[in-house]
Amino acid sequence: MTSIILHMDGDAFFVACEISLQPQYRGLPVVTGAERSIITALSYEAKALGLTRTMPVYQVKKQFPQVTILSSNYDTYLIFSKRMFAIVRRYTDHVEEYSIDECFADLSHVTDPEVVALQIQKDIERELGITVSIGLGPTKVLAKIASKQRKPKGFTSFLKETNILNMPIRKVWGIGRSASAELTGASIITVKDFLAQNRAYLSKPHQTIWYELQGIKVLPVESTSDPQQSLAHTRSFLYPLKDKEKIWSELVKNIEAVCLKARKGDFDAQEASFFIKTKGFEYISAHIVFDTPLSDPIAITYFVKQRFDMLFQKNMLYRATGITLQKLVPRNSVASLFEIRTNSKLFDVIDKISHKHGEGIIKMASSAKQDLDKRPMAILSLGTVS
DNA sequence: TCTGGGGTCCTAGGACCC
DNA sequence: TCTGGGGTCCTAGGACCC
Repeated sequence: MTSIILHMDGDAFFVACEISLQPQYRGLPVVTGAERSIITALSYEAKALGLTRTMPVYQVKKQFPQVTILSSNYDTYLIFSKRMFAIVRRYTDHVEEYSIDECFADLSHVTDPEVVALQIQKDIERELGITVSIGLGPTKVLAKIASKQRKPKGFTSFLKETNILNMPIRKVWGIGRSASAELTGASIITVKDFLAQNRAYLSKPHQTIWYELQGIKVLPVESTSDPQQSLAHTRSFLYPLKDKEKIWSELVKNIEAVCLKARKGDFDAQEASFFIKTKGFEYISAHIVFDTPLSDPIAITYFVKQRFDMLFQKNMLYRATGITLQKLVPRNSVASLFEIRTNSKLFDVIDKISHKHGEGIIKMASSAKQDLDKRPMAILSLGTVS
């Protein structure tokens, strides 16, 4: 039997959640992203003005004073997200949460998938005050294209036929900048051109797409999710920096932030990578393997510092730093023998104090240097790890 | 789109082995 | 060993996504 896959995509999701909670903004040009200095989502009214995702906020303020700029509230969107997926699960257990506002669902065994799709749309709008667009198709790739055909509140079915042959291949899920440049070079512009290729000459991911575009299912709906593999925290500077102390301090802030995330999620990391990014977008990075899993910024800072000193170059302008924790394991899964050495208990206490008095009340001396004039806080000096 | 942040997966090629 | 063939494992970095 043929498979029937649904793809659901939130319409202007972040902004839609805000408007659901603050209806006075409905019908107005609204964007989110104030806290990140670039636009992360836009209402359709804002799109109509010509604004785009990733446009700098200062530019919006200057050129479009009529646009409301809100901060993103990721935790709030997560709640909407969970409720939205719960509604889809009323109709099937086979739901793959693909991102915060997208999912796939396998409706192969559902009696009337089109009716179900429309019902899901209706339920979500009535119960959550946001809208979604839905596509149906025999494969994930086709369902994903279908949901994008009409937006917002669109519904498109590719179960019986598609009309995608003249669509630019670069629009297809999985064909990115690099591949589309290469394909364009070979005069492969449309889906039709792509399908005319001999499959044997395509890379493996492209073969998958080649099949899926023709309704031959390769990609399964994965309704069980794997545990998280990595955690990152990266920040760009307000303007390029060359001062080593300042750049180091920014990196330490990122280390503290990513460690806090790890402890919140009850993770320790066995490995980490950090980078400093030059003004010219070059990544200078290093990878570190810990001999025991860590989520302690003092220990991690100690290891990163040595590599940072080796990598840092004078008279170079940098624009960002970041760190990714990798090979995550459940926290404290390793014998408590190591606890003293990794400051595990210390950070339990710090997390408790922070919870009571506000995050950031306790910082490491190296990341606090620039904030001394702001507000009183305890300063923790860089401890030694022996 | 002079360019933000957080993820996952794939693959070429080096290291090592028989 | 101036030098074959084949296999596995691992990693860095690229590519892609939202």
